[in-house]
Amino acid sequence: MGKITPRSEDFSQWYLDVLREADMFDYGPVGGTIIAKPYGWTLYENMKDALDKRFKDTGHVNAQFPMFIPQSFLRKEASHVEGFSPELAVVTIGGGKELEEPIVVRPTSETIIGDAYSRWIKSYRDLPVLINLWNSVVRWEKRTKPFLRTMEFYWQEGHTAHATHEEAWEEVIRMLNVYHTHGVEDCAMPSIRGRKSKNERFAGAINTTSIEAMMGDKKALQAGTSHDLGQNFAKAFDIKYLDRDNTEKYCWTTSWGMSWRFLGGMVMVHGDDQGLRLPPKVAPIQVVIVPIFKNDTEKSVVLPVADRIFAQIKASGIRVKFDDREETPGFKFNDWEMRGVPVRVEIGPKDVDKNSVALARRDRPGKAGKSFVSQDGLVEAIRALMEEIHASLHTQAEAHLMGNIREANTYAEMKEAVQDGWALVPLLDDPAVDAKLKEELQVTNRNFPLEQAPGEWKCVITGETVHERALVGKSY
RNA sequence: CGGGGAAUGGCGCAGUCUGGUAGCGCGCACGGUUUGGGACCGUGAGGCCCCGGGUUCAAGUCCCGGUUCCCCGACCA
Repeated sequence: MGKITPRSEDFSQWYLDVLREADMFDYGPVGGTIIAKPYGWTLYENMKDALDKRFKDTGHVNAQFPMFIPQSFLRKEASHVEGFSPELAVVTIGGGKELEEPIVVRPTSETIIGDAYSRWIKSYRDLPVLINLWNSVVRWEKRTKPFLRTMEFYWQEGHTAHATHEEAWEEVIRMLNVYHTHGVEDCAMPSIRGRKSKNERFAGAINTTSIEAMMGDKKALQAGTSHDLGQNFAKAFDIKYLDRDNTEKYCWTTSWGMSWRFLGGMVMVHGDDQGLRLPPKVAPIQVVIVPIFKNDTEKSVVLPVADRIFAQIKASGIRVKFDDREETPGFKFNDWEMRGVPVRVEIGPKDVDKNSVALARRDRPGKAGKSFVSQDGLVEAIRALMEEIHASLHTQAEAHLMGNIREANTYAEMKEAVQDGWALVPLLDDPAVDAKLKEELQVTNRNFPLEQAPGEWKCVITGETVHERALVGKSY
């Protein structure tokens, strides 16, 4: 069995070790690509299903668009093409012949969506259009890291069209909130909602919002984004509708996305030196049963009881696994802890005698997380424990996030704060300010939090009067 | 894309300086003893030593070119 580098020793190495030991991924043969192995993909699927339900609950429907986009489409929106050109994969040969027009492998779908919407939308009665895509996109990244930044990555991208800017902006915020809630309620992962600086905007957007999560090493991870595209794409692709007043108007569009990067974020937020710690709601295996016996006599006593308990838990809809491998119990305990299974049920001869089981909770590793409970009402006890684990993971992550944000009102205070966490600091929304932060402190403006106390401050870089503060820190 | 490190059985590594029959630990298979926190003994299987070229009687080892991964930086919804 391999070893996991301690988190405190080398966080990057720890992250890779955890992913490897949990059997979540392998490298692909082309640089920067990864294979999501069953355990990793199932985790992604569970996150996807939870998020998809939230999309449906807010009135969205799914569709699928081609991965091939005519190169000319990208050129229609000036800042969009400028932003994405350097990282495009382009197909120039098809069927053995040079193509007349190169085809781009989608880096994101705003353009091909814009083209379709221009044909689909005719009247104000057609609005709003609320479509989401689950797909993968390709960006030729120079520096990759499993799940956090890969050349091809799996994600969802929502694309909506609205009659008014007010409606579009409401949608932008609604979906940002969906991401935030998905993080908190499904993944026990807190984040800060905010508006990105002009410099950090999506190529082609008039406004970008994000949720920013804090990883175990206190670096920031942009975990989801929601964009107000204004009428930029509507004008570039001629997305118009005839309004009640019989005049043609351009639509207001939005787009929003969250990728499997969020999975990597979850690992980096919840994991510990033993390996993964998964939130019960998305864990591929929620409960594992480890039977314990010394000989055939004990085995014949233990197995029927363990089987019965397994059947009960399974019937309740909980994702449960029976570990009947021929390994020692100690090995299995460590193995499942590495894989982050939230709840472990141990059943041995003593438990059969006492009508009990040992319940071990992963959020408290080792013997500290063990307790003995009755076999009667076990399913209910497990449900309650999973709720508790979710809450405890969230509480720990929230304390880590909030405890490592420090208010700073001067450059010196900011410099001090970002050495070990984030700073909440008065900052002018100006690309020159962002550039200075990057150059001098190797930090970025993560976002201007939407929820913040009103006030008046002096920008710590320019000295100009500002009315909001920004979160600043090192990031992935 | 710049700087640094690395690539040897599934995983982690030694061997490279000084060329001469490919090694260790873990894992894997089989047998036995074990089993409530990573068991032990025995037997065995498994190698284009990253790829291509060169030097040499002889290359894992030396030379040239390339690829991939990791770390730092630039870039990056």
